[in-house]
Amino acid sequence: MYRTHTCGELRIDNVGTTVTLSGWVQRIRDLGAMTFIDLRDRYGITQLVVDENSDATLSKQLDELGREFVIQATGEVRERSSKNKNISTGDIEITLSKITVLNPSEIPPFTIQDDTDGGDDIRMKYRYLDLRRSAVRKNLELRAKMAHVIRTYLNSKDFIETETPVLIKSTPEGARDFVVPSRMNPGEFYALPQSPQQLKQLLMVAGFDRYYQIVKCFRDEDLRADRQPEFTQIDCEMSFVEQEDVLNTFEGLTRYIFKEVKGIEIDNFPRMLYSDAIEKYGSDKPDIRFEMLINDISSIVKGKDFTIFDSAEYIGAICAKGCADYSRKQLDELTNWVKRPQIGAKGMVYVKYNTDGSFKSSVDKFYSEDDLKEWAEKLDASAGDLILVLSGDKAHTINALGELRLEMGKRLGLKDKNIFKPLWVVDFPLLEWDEEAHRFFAMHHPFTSPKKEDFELLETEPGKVRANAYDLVINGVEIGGGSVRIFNSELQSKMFKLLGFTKEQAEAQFGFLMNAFKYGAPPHAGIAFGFDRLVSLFAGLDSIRDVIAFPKNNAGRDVMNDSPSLISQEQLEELNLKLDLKEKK
RNA sequence: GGUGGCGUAGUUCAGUUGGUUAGAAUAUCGGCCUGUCACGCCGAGGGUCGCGAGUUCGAGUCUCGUCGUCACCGCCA
Repeated sequence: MYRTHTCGELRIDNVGTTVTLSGWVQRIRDLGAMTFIDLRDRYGITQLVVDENSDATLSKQLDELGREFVIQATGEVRERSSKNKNISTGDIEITLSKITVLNPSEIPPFTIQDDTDGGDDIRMKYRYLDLRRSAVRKNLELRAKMAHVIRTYLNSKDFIETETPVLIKSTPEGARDFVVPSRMNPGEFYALPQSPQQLKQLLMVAGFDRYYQIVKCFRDEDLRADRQPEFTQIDCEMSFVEQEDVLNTFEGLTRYIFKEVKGIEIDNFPRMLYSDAIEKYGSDKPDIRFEMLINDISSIVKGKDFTIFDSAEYIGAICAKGCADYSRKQLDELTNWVKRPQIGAKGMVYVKYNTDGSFKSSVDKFYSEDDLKEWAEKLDASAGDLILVLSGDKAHTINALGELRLEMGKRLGLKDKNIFKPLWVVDFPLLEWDEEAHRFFAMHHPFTSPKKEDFELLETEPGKVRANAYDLVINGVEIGGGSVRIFNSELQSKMFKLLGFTKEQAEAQFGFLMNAFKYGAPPHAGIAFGFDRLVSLFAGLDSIRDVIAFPKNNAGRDVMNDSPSLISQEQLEELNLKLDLKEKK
């Protein structure tokens, strides 16, 4: 038997008993005649002691010990004479009678403790050592707990957890597919699912009624802090439901997770129209922890000979509370911030509403105090506030204002990670025009149903058609999205036509789905949550890497096992593949 | 595909205007130490300044290229 207890469970009540623990040597403190060892496992740390009363051979054994050795230690539990209130086992220690090295360790490349000295690179290369640190382990424990809570809720609501295949058919819409060559079918490829979308719809045709799956999905696109090439979704679909049923069910799930995992009760989630989200927040994933709404001030600023505004399609502003004392230097820095290529504003106009009630702006030459006062009223600004104005074409300017709003929210400390403000964004556009491809693309996916009242626009102004599509957004993070699906093969054909598919193409790509719809498809709708994002949000982290056991780096590489990697000529031949790599410069 | 930051001891970093032998902390090793828990004290070892080219009497420092890494834009139904 390797252990009678874990390193996290012994308490004062255990004093006097003889126990055996196994774990890793966290640290050795040699005080000369006595030595302390911190023994660690995933449950905690227990202090071991060897003093002058101990066996002489024991002291000798201690000389051989080093950090991260795996040892088995037997001894008697006793009360500490000086206690440590910072750890749960701090009242007791083990007087060693026997120690066995189960496995020695080389000196680790970074120190394995909460305040590690290791940077990201080296911790990723030795991720298995990084995972020994409680800070990292706790993120994965949180993930496991959340998955458990989610299953409990969905099971209680009669959802059937169903696995769908990972080797599926490649589809042209959406993200790039990861593909897998088939040895038995030379020249042909499977794709890894970007989401089990069509499969779960087929489960609805099969009458499964309520399906869910916590499932890996794959997209061969560039990475970000919140995007990995393989990630996990809570994928769901329901039959005989309308949009409202889906929103209520998954609002219920989200609230249940908050309650069970964080002990937080959250009010009903507000609903916001997509068009309002864009107009007021400059984003389809608004962070509603703070206001600072975007205001269209085009109508009141034009006609004063300020040509930049007069020639702009759109002039918008936000009001930063209490920032009128910003220095010239701070304003210049902010101006440079919005002019960076990532934001792309041409410039920025500011208006200081000084605490004494006067105004000072960068456009005093064109606007009187009364003019500026009108701006302030429009923005609901008070003395002491700072108004920031951007202008240009509408789409870009609103987007830039949205970014500026988030930046100011950050600078003003309005993005409290302990506050959670979920909302539903609804009525997304059905289609998106792509200038390069010169055709419409489905904004969500091609199976999303248009709103009934917009049916007629499908023929006349497809770009204006709204969809029965919705997103769950929490603190400016897109947590999930879904839609009411098309379940009528005629309407589905119409959609494919609108997206520029010929009948033959649609048949080749999605024929199995359209065929299934001929045999009694029930009305259905669904949603998928980004599980990694949800966990990182709960953990207060900005990167989903921290809640994934073995994540990939910026370039999609796993630096621990150095993949992806070349495969042998034999493997290539078996797969009937010939590489024709473009020469690297 | 693009923009920006970073790359110096095992690790995290400092390194002034381009100038003598590249430093600190931590880790490691050795010595001392009976209540530590970030133990303390004394000492030692440890460097291809990512790589390559260039400018210069002289480059960790400047220039160009390249590789790695991070953040972002494009991309992500």
